[in-house]
Amino acid sequence: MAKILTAKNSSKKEVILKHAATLFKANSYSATSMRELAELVGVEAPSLYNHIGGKSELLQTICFKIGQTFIVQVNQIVLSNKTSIQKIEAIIRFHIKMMIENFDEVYVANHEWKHLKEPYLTDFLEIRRQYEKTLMEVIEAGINKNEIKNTNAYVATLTILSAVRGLEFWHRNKKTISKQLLEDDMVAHLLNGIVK
Amino acid sequence: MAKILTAKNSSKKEVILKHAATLFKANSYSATSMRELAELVGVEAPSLYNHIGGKSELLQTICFKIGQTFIVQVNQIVLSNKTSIQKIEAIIRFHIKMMIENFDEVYVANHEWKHLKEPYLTDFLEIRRQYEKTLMEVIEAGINKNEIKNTNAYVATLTILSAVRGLEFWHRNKKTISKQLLEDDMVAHLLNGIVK
DNA sequence: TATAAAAACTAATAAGTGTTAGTTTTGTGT
DNA sequence: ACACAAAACTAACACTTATTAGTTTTTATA
Repeated sequence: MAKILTAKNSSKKEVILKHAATLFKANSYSATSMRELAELVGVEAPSLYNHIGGKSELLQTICFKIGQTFIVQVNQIVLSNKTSIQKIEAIIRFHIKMMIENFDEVYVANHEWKHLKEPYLTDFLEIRRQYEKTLMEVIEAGINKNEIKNTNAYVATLTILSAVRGLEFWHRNKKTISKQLLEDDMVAHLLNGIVK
Repeated sequence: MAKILTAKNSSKKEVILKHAATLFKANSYSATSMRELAELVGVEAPSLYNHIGGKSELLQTICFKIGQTFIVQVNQIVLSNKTSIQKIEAIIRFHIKMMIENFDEVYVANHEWKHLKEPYLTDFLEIRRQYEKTLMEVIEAGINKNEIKNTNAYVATLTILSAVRGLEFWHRNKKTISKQLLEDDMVAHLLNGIVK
């Protein structure tokens, strides 16, 4: 019995997590009540506690799952034998892909992390810091290898990460602008600028 | 008596607004209680209501004050006789200036607007839409005048606005990177790219 | 100093919060 | 069909929320 029930259990947990991400994004973490979440899941609020530890655990799970995904993927890109420019391009495209395929979760990790409790808050910020550092080192390497202009690597990191984060706004205009156009134009803009 | 007291009243209201912006940014709107705010102001919670209409009014005031400031300034830039590129540069620099001089309020307007009540929510989104449209028209004009590469104007708008919005992260590293370096590098990046 | 308004206070309210306890229903393996 | 665990339910708790009512203190003018 154990095996099937465990599978069932974790599947229900995933359903709860998915709906939690939806609500945390739509209304923010603090303004989302367990009763709201329960209604969306189709259950009474106390029943949720048969599957999860509590509200804050939901936020932790969402944030760290996304954080891990980004860390793993960016490390893989960094260790590949691409040029610095190609690495940056790959990272930008990966961000766009994540933003499209896991919008709610990425949004929550980007916007609601500050409601994480200690020690998770500190851990999350450290992961983010590490991530930024990794991208910055790619840019620095590119500058040293003369692939990239001699600019401040931190500002370039900030600019790129902020720009791709802003893809959340694109969801409002999904219909009029294709993923491919968005991806190609944003990569071109961040790498080569817009001045003719 | 009326005049002086009115002046005093509005001054106290501004103190409350400033502290509200601080807390709304630090803890988010929903997670900020009127008791917390009162403590920061140095008063008991019910006393706040001698000066303000309620919690939601605080958010409205902050969001629309910032919205108005952006609309007015960007219109002034658009109507000036600058090239399209110069206009975009001026807009980017204005965003950076606002981010530095009114950080809390800009942050709140950017992140907490979704807790506005109707009809303020709809009004705010319309203002933002108008603002984006204005910037997009500048870019389109630049493309038509052959100053700007033939890229998708909406994606370029999105990229620029997202990048400057991300300046909030710069506040963590204020000490190591000067405002001037930040401004010049980001403008250069968004206009001319980083590829050598 | 007397007066009157402004702004502080205390007390209270109704509603909503996450979560626990205890019980009943559901569903699966033997 | 029986047994047992998983997961639903109801009821409740302890707490916090924004806000109102009513009262007292403070402040500034005349």
